[in-house]
Amino acid sequence: MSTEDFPTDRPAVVTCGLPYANGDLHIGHLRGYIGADAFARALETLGQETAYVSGSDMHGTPVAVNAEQEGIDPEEFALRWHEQYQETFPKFDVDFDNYGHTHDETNTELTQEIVRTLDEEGYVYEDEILVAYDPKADDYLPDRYVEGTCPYCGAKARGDECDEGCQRHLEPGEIEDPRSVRTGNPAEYRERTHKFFRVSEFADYLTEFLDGLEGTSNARNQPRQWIEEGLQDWCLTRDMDWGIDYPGDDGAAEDVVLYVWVDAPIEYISSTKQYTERVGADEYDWEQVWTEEGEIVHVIGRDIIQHHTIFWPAMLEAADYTAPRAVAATGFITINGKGLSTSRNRAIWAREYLDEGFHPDLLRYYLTTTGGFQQDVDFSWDAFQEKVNGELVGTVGNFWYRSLLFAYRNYDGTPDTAVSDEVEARIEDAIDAFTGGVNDYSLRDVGNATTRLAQFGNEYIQRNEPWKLTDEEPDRAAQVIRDCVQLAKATAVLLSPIAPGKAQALWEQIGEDGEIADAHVEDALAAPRDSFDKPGELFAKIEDDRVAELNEKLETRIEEAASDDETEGGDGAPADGEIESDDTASEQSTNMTDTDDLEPLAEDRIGFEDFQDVDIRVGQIETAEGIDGADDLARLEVDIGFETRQVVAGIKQLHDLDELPGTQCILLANMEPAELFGVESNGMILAAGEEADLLTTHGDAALGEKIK
RNA sequence: AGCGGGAUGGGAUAGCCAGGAGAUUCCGGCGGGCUCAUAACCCGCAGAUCGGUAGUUCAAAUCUACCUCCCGCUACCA
Repeated sequence: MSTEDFPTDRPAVVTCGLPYANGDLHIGHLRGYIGADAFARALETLGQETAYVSGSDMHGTPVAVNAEQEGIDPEEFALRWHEQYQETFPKFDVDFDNYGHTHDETNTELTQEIVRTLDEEGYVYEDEILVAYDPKADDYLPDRYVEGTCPYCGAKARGDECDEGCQRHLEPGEIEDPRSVRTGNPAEYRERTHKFFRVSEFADYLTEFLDGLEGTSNARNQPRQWIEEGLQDWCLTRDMDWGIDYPGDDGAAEDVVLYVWVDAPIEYISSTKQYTERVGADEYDWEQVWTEEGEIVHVIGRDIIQHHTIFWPAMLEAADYTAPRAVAATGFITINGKGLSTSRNRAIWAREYLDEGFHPDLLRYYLTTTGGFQQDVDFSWDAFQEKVNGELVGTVGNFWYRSLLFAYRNYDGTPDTAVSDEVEARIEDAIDAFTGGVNDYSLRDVGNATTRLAQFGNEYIQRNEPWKLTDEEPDRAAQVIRDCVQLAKATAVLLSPIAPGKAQALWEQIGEDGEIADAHVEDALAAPRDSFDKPGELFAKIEDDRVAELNEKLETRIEEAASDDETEGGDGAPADGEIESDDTASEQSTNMTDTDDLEPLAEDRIGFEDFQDVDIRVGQIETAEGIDGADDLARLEVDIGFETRQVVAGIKQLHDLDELPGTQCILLANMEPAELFGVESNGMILAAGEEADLLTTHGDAALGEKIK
């Protein structure tokens, strides 16, 4: 690790969080893989020796559980996803120098070697812990095989983390009221011997490590709090058989494997090693990077900061490997302002994007330059269109095309004169901005450096009006166009990390040989070829009706997923494949009407008898008071003629409780009693919508009168 | 309520971490220009208490405290 600016003379390795071999890739995943890819390419453009590696994460209970449900071997299950990922990445120009997986031989061996080192160095101890066990099925239940209640916040939680509540990582045995995910049986705890890593000993080291860590601020700040709260030792093993065996025979028993988060990050090293094995240590030396000096940059999602800033650096330090230089944690992606949800099919799937026929560079540009790296970024087809049409088509593409076309028509290529000082200086500024962006881990800055340069190009050509000069002042015209060709070349070089395909196309248009991916920033200033062929337009506008169509497809799909959810009892599986778009498109499809926000009307009709089962009465609120600790809930006493009922209602925020007593209300009287926040509720007050607009009577209905 | 992220001209965003002239860029609006270019591009304008309050400071969008509101996930949707 060093703090010297990029490029340094040490090799760098860029990684992205390992895709978990358990489902389809969507735009949220892509943000990380594309971001890391663009960052790695940008480093190379700066002249930094760089490897970009990753691999599929094959182990862990979700893979085992899902494989079991499909009745196939976990390895087969995970490999299937692994292969699909490998096919998908190139389609987005995500170009790994090596892409392995955690179950391969390299990773298995290296993981065992590293764990053995931890053990030998005295960082591992054994302890007896309680493990959930399903007595009926004679089955131990690690991690997500068990679910129950979070001991910290009381939310429903999975065995290894409180995914729906406080997001805490849970150690085995912590979860309360455990039940088996497989059988639903209540689980009991049994004593088992497991291996623990003394993470707690690394508090000081980690504090210092974080002080020097580059990347995004969230990756530095969050772990500091965890350290202050006190680090717990980390359980390295699990009672299951899908995973990597704990090294050695003495072993902590049969049926124990390493926790998936032990071998997963080690894949970063393994994958680098495989790269060296393929190209030779002369070309790229994994040992130098990982055991001597190298610039290690981890690009991850912000949900796995803990693993990369606590467990992982502690392991590296304990096993005497190089510490990461940077951890850059991306924010999440939202779709049309709402959270991406795979179970509700509110997502843009990788395959879907490709099926729509869009060039990968458009998405690459959007994802890397919209919002900061650690910011959550919203995706909408409208914003996508705006970004593409405005910046890629209008600014960059237009500048490229008008410059080159003019040059081709009048000079058969580049005019024979030197670049002007002004333009040269402007390109140098852009290179500085590009370099600064890389060093700040800001791809947006990197992208903007290019767009602004193209913007300058448009302004420059406009200001100098070469079309007026060709006859009267041929020398000046030649100068201007010479400058523009240089600017086109420079923008292509600087844009190549983000839009490698389009940059390559421009590279070819101006007659350059080889790959623009091999170009360095200095090539932005190198003289262009004397002649080139007639250029073409590299970016096409996205038309409005196309966007309308895409919006509609998305909406339709989300609705279908929602109704599937209701009718099928909510298995939550995303509808796969393409959804037929409805031809009854109306102009309203792009504008959300008010009813779009409402719950759809129920399809199923009920009989009068069903309605008879519902006993709704007129009541009057006698008293109303807030419930301690609850935000919206109020405890009400409601007089319904026959008796006064205690009811809990979520209306506190919307109503002044002092004004409620005396108000008539409508009460569903034969609701099953329920307990909320320790308060029994004996009925349900009717109210409309999110605002909890209270229903009442407007005539002289008596208390206890039935609603019919 | 918990965790996380926000609150900047009509909309979307930058700047804040390393405080210093009332503030970026994009879209939209208005006016103008140009015609090489994909109705593209260029120029000008439109006037916003940088969420609120109180501090620190010679100086705060930028630091501190408190508050309000918004978004995501989750929750208490009876």
